Amino acid sequence: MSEALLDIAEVAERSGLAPSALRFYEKKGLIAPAGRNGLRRTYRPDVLDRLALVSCARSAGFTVAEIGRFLVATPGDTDLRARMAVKARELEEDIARLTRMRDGLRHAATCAHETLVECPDFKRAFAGPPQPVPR
Amino acid sequence: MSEALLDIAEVAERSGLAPSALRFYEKKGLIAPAGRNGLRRTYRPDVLDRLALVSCARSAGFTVAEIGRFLVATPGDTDLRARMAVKARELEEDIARLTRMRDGLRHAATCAHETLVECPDFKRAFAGPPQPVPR
DNA sequence: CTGCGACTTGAAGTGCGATTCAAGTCAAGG
DNA sequence: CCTTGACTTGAATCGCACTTCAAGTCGCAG
Repeated sequence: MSEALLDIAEVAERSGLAPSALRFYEKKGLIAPAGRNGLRRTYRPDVLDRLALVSCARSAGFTVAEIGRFLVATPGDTDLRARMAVKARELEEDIARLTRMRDGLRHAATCAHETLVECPDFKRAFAGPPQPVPR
Repeated sequence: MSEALLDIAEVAERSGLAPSALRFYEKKGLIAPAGRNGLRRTYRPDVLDRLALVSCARSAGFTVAEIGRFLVATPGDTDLRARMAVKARELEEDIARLTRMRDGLRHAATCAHETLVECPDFKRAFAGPPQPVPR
């Protein structure tokens, strides 16, 4: 009846992450096993929620270190909340850029210029404000 | 009067990229100098457009190798056009994810749960489809 | 001609996010 | 008890996008 715990292989499979990645995240403080079964890490099922969050944040461009900081955030941490607001604004810009990029690509898939660089429509999609290329 | 050409330092400054990055891009086939002044590369001004395009694409998550392929695309390259369409679709997903992330962050900046992971609103923002985390 | 300083080169180094590897440990089954 | 096979570990390696470095080369002012 105490089979509430998942072992690492199960978590890996369900989360879509490699076991090595789980150990990597653990080292970085993003997750922690509930205990061990012999040498094997065992996790509470809610680690899956956490991992979904991590994956999403990763794919949104956050570093593992940043995510670690977010995960320990408390309501009193105004400093971190400010950083989050900043991040939200950055995401806003990213979204705008990606949207332009998507439109440009869509057009490129059908336009008839010799090379993309010669296509004025395509160029327009990218001649935005001089971005310093963060990432 | 033939001062239409910019030298590498000028291009670096105007594009916001390091000279080393320009040389790197050259090695990867993304840009080419118009000529040399002694050892110094000189560029036609339109290299700046190209670099803006490169920077934008980079920040949209394309690898330098991909960008190189896009830049030499011709209308007949249906294969590449298909890849572009695929990319456009991927961007669509990225945009959706980033949008959720942004909303989650905005909420997080003001909600009052002990840790973010405990905030149901925040969780909801990320409990999307099990993303395999490309990037 | 000489020296300065800004460029040139290829090779090595950096940071991030993992993955891969060799060697070790464990529980369970024969 | 001994094998099997899935896990464990830390260390090494990888890929990407650059940056940094040592050593060399150039144009030009003096």
